Amino acid sequence: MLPPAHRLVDADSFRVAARAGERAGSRTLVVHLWTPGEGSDDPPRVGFVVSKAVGDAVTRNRVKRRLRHLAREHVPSLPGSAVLVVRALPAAAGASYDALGADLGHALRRVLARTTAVPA
RNA sequence: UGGGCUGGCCGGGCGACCGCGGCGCACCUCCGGGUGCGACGAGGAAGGUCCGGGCUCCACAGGGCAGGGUGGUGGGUAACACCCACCCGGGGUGACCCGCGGGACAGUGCCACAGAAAACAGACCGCCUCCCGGCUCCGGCCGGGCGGCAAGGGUGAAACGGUGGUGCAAGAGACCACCAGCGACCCGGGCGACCGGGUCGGCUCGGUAAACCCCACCCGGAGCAAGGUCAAGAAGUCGUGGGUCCGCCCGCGAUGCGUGCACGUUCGAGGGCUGCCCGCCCGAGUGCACGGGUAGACCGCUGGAGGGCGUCGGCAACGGCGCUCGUAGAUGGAUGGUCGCCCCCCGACGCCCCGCGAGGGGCCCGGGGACAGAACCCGGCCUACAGGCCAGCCCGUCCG
RNA sequence: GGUGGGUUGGCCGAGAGGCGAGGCAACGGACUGCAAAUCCGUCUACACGGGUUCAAAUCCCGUACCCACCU
Repeated sequence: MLPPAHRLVDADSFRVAARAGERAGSRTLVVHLWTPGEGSDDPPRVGFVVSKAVGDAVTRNRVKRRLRHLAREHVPSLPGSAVLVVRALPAAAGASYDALGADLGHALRRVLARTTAVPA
């Protein structure tokens, strides 16, 4: 599981990351990555959005838990103070743990490449 | 041995590693917290939110009307729309199952279409006596009229008791027998719903209250986002200047919610969470519309009408007593990931065993194991659900 | 978590126990040199499952889905 310090909790950060952050998607999920620049010394944080379209309560919880677990391995590779939002799509309900992991890694590599390549 | 009915129960098991949640203990701390160890950590429905209660606030929870609910009887319970037993009606060969199951002589309404007629009787076709006219093969036939009748026809969901007889011009509960149904009374049984039997009566009196309604009983309202404690007085809006990737950003000033309308400070607005009246209480600002904003910590927060065993009472639901167990409390919301062995189901290449055979069993391999995730807590109801276990009973078949 | 409301053709929407309006759209035809507009006609529905009633979109119970609200 993801340690508490790396969990994204407040609604404003979700909104900012989803609107202003870099975005990359796959069949099962979409990731938003936003780096606030200097002035913040928060650790990188990750949040999840799993809407009702994904499935019932059991399905949504399972997807969220798997994503939290998977996100653990990627935290060290995130830049400092980064805010990562992972939004699950309906296809995530039927995806295996390995497939979710592959999609997450792939999408994350793409946003990271774009963010570090343009160090505005 | 084949099929079926009912009740109760389980809802994969053992283990390893990495994580998550609150808790306990120890240590460290820059007092924000951190580290280590330990036991614990979703359900029978946690679900739908359809009922009932606890709890909290609204006055101490008041009165009347309105409104809502329940609806065979007797019990159980904190309470219920739930449960148990029984009664009545219906279904089944049977075990057993199903029923919102009070009242239609308190009153009102509705019953489309069809049909002569739809609720109180009435008469379209029709049947019969008599009279008049016409025809006649003298048997009658046709048309009209004064009356009598309701058996037969057809319509409909439903047509004013059924069958047989007496009777009559033809008929009719007009009368008779039996049957069905209604009412009154009596006897017996049962706490009761009701059941069994008998006598008499008038001969019968449609359905619908999940239509209004009447009767009996029950219900004050809101809901843990209830409610309480403590911090913070910010988020915002308007004006103005500047910047900009045209999304916004920065500085200064004003306000501390803003604007508009209405009513009002004891001659009292308004409020006290569905409406009206009364009563009581609070009361200086309030109501409405538009625009803006909806944020932090802690308490409530888990020990209860609780589970198990024994015993006694009771047909049972359930209750009394004794012993015993006590182990979820998150708040972007804790159970996930990986793996081993076993169990169950499915598939199939191959191999082995049993059998004359149809086929059965085993090993290896692959896939699968339902419905579904606590959010204040209980008691029910309803709905979803792979597979399986236990007990009792019914019907059929075979053998003895 | 809690509290209310809704579901009628492809779309919007009336209906309050016996016949389900109307409009837009679609299709066919008429008109036109071709279209538009107009006119005529056609098609398609009571969310699902039970119950009450002679009869249910309507009344009652359950299920599914959708929407709004809470400070």
